[in-house]
Amino acid sequence: MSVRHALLGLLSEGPKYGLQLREEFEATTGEVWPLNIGQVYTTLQRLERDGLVESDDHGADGPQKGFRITQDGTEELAKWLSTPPDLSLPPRDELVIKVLVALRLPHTSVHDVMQVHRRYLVELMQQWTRIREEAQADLNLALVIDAELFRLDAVLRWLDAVGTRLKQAAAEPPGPAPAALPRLRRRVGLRR
Amino acid sequence: MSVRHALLGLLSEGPKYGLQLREEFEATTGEVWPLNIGQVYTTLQRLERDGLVESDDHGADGPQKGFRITQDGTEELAKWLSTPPDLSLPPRDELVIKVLVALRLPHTSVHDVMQVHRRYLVELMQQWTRIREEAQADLNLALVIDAELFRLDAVLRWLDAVGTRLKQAAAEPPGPAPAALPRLRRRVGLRR
DNA sequence: CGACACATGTAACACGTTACATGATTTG
DNA sequence: CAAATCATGTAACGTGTTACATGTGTCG
Repeated sequence: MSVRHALLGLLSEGPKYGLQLREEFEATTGEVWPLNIGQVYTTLQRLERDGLVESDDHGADGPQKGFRITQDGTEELAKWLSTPPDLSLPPRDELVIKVLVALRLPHTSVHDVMQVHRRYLVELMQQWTRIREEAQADLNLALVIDAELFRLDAVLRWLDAVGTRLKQAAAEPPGPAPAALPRLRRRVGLRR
Repeated sequence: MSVRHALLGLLSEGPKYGLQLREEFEATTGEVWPLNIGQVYTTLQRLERDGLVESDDHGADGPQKGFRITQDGTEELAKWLSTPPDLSLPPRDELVIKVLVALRLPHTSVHDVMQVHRRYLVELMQQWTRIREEAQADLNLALVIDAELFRLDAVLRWLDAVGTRLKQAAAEPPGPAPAALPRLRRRVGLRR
């Protein structure tokens, strides 16, 4: 839902048209996150359908089709900004799934999988760090790269933690077996 | 693409059917990541269409429809395990977008937005920590929660970093203006 | 004019979710 | 038998991607 609301946010500054929205979106995200132009138009259609946005049905002046945010749109935007998304069931993480699957399969080497990914992550972090240094002037870019670097760093730390846990598990006796817990459905409830 | 390959991984242990795959997927992810059963069937259809999996077209014995992994499927699985995903353009992050949009809009308070999210993140981390303590026995669950806690921690750190950067930017003179950089398309290239 | 950039769209597909429909098997 | 559970599917929708089609305006 980020694109939808981001467009709403940009439109809250004043009327804009499709390509312009894409330009401004990419500009405010340091041009790290490209935005598909097709998605802009379909998203605008849905926003209009939902009454969060109005268009000036090709107001004769030029090919551009302007969009205005509505009252409902303004309210929706404010709600989005002030309400954290529901993270009570966390998003599936591809690397985590990979490692868990590899752990299940006796013939595959979890360490190899982890090694390859670790190396890749370190290289990526170096590249992002370099880009950030080369353009200290751009605040937005710095913020986006910060986020990505923290994220990658967290993945690296997790890989380390996996190594530790595996060593622990190997050291201990086979353990009393996971005991087939009573299939409790885990969910983190939290009023937002 | 995680579900697709995860199912492939489970099938590499031997033939299985739909509901069973869902059970085992949820079991290996500590039951933190529920898996929609409808998605299991459509994914199996696509896997079969792509020749990564074969079915025993309702082998008469009971309602269950067994699936076997093929040679192509085995190779695809090995490739998936040993190849890091393309992160050279990082995934869009909803909170980052929120903050960047809020920064653009003069009438909204970035600090409020950050405050609300920060509080929510701290509470979530406490809940996950509690759950992890209550079930130290379950290795898979611990690993999944580890990943989520590292991820949430990274978000918190990013929020702190934003605060720091904003203070810096406010302290400095308006700056030489972002200078409308020559619209360079950023992309991190990295042989995988 | 012809090429190029600007601008708007549509089609097809992948993946994910929710909801509903339909059988088969077990069990009270 | 009736109800619950197991098991497989389908339909509709949202979001995102790639690719293609179609106009319009400008400029060499």
